[in-house]
Amino acid sequence: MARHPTLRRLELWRYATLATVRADGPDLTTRQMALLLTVYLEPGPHTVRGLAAELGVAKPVVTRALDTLGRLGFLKRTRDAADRRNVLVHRTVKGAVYLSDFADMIATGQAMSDQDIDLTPANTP
Amino acid sequence: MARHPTLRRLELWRYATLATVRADGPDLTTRQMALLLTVYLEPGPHTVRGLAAELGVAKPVVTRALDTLGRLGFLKRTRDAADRRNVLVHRTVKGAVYLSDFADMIATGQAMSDQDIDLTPANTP
DNA sequence: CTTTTTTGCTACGGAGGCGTAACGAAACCA
DNA sequence: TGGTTTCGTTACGCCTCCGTAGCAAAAAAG
Repeated sequence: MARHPTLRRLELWRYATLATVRADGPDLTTRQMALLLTVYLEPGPHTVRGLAAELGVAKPVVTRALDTLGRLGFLKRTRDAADRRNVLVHRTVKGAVYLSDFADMIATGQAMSDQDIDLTPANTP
Repeated sequence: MARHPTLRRLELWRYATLATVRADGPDLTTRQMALLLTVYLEPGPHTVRGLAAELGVAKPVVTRALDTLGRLGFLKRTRDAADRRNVLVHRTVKGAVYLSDFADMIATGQAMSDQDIDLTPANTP
């Protein structure tokens, strides 16, 4: 069943998504996740304006996402000393740990979809 | 930069997520996506109760997700003729197309993270 | 200096999801 | 048959997100 590459990719996605849903951790929106990943994977410095352009969204969206991600401790804001209009977005240890754990879920999903394992939980009879 | 497998996986995720954010299609929540993928990838029949158990969420969550996904035309509900208490969830052509397109985004993300391509859009100077 | 531009934030009403509790319909059971 | 269980839905108040418009502070332009 996991032969076709399209199915394999969707099963990979399903596993990681399902793990997120089942876990009782914070449920990030798609935009928040895209923002978090961008800050961690793209070279900085990251500003609100730059992130808004990169995601293709309005600036208040970035501000609100930074509020939420900052409250979670996944990101940190700093004033730019050189140009005090700018806000610089920084990574945190907690955010790095979160993404590392998330990458592990993806890895497990890859392994699951390589083999053909049924994710259905043991239904209590 | 894309050497480490953890980074590769996160870059894969970032690409597909970013493509979803930039596109102006419907923005499904994580739960809705998990539900949609489950219906399309797991063998049926799918009931509300079964899906709620599989996702580890309350039943009203499934009902609401089915409302939204049904409104989008990605899923369809039917009464079970054998046991008329049950509601059976069915796939649709539109939903299959949506997921097929989504799988293509994942595939592109895989190619991107295999090479080491900068996703940063051409910033208008 | 004064004016203009840039940057990020706040304010606002609207829309949608959440968790809990309660409901009607259908099936089961004794 | 009448009572109980199961199933999916609805109802409620709460919270978060959204898009638009307008704001103060900082920098740049003149």
